[in-house]
Amino acid sequence: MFKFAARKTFGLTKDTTTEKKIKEAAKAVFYSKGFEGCSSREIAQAAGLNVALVNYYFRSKNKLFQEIFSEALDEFIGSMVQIFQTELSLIEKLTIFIEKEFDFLARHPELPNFIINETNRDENCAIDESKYFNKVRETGIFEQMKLAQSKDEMIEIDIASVILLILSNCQYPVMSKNFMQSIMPIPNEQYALLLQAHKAHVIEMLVNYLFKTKI
Amino acid sequence: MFKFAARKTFGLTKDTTTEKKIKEAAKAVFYSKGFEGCSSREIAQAAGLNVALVNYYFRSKNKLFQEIFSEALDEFIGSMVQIFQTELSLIEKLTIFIEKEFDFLARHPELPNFIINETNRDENCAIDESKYFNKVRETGIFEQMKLAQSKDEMIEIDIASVILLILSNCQYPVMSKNFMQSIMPIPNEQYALLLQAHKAHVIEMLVNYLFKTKI
DNA sequence: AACTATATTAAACAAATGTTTAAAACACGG
DNA sequence: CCGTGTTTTAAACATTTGTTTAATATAGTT
Repeated sequence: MFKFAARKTFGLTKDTTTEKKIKEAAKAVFYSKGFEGCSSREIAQAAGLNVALVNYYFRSKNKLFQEIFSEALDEFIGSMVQIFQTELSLIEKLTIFIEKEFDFLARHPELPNFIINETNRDENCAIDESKYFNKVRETGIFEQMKLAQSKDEMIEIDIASVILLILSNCQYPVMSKNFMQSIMPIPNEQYALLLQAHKAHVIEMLVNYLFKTKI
Repeated sequence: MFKFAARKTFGLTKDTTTEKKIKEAAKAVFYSKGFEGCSSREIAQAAGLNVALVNYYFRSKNKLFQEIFSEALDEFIGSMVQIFQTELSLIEKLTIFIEKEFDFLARHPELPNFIINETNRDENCAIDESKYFNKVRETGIFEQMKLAQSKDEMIEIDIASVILLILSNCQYPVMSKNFMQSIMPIPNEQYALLLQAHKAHVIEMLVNYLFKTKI
């Protein structure tokens, strides 16, 4: 079928520096501009090499994107799972998760917008629904919540709603920075400070609302 | 300069049905696919006419987009202002705003993602920062909040944080529908129900957190 | 050094893009 | 019904796009 198959299909995938360079460049460009917002040539140029080479390693813009996107999702869900599977109490898990999420997003502010946005572009987002769901489920977080609810330590609320509450309050403030700055006069440094203060509000608000046993 | 100026530059802008058709089509296409995600021809086709005609009326894809985008923002801020400038108490304003916002977003679910996303694409978003800020400021909502805080009816919190809390919890659940559905098995009808229940949680959580005088 | 498999490049390709041209269709007052 | 201004169209234009080709460079093995 393919006279020139991509490099990956052959054996020994020694971690060429070139492949990494392309992936890093693609990641940066895709994150900030989205799939449709950039060209293959732009990625190649960002990596400091030829257009043909990116297709030589990744076969097509689509293939390359899917690899980047799926890794972004892995990273994203992974950080969630990592905390859920500890032996902490729900309140501690919630607090630590929000703390870490704010810090993580301060370093990768384009990520949530990238993921939400590309997920809405029905194409290319052939996500394995059950894969991530199972990963989260296996942490036992759902049982832990149900138990807390039955012991009347936590309010009656759909687990999906809890996830929504958490992600809403962690991600939206980062995603909407430019929008917020265009309707309110907030310089960049001040927005960073705002986010720090906001984090404390979010933690207190969510803990107080979800749990009946106040600390 | 222009041998063929756009129609609008001449006098009498009688509301041609054609111009409206183009705008409606452009709105639908831009909202769901974004500026970079669609072509001029796609818009023309959606309006059922020629490509040249959309440029005849709007000069360029960019010009057309900016008109759509700025109207979207007007609509968005307008609905906010409309509630702020009533004579209700803060708690009532907050409750009604969230109610209305959830209903509005149920009808226009693409809008928040569209606005956030295009605002992040630094180009084309030459928003008049002060214009919208003044509109909101003129409602007196800031003074009302400061007064409530001084009377110890409301917690000490930055006004920007309050706006963030509200928008986060109203918009993110709508924007992230596809993402949520790809990490949790939630069919469409169930997601609508989830949103209804979520709205009640958001109202109760925000009212309880922001205001000290419980109802 | 010659052979071979892999890496890299410049050039080409067809399709799609935003925009413009020039001509046709339309409306309508004289 | 002719003339004039507006609306609509098909076709062209120059660029850019994703992808492929074919040729060159770079190693590594015998």
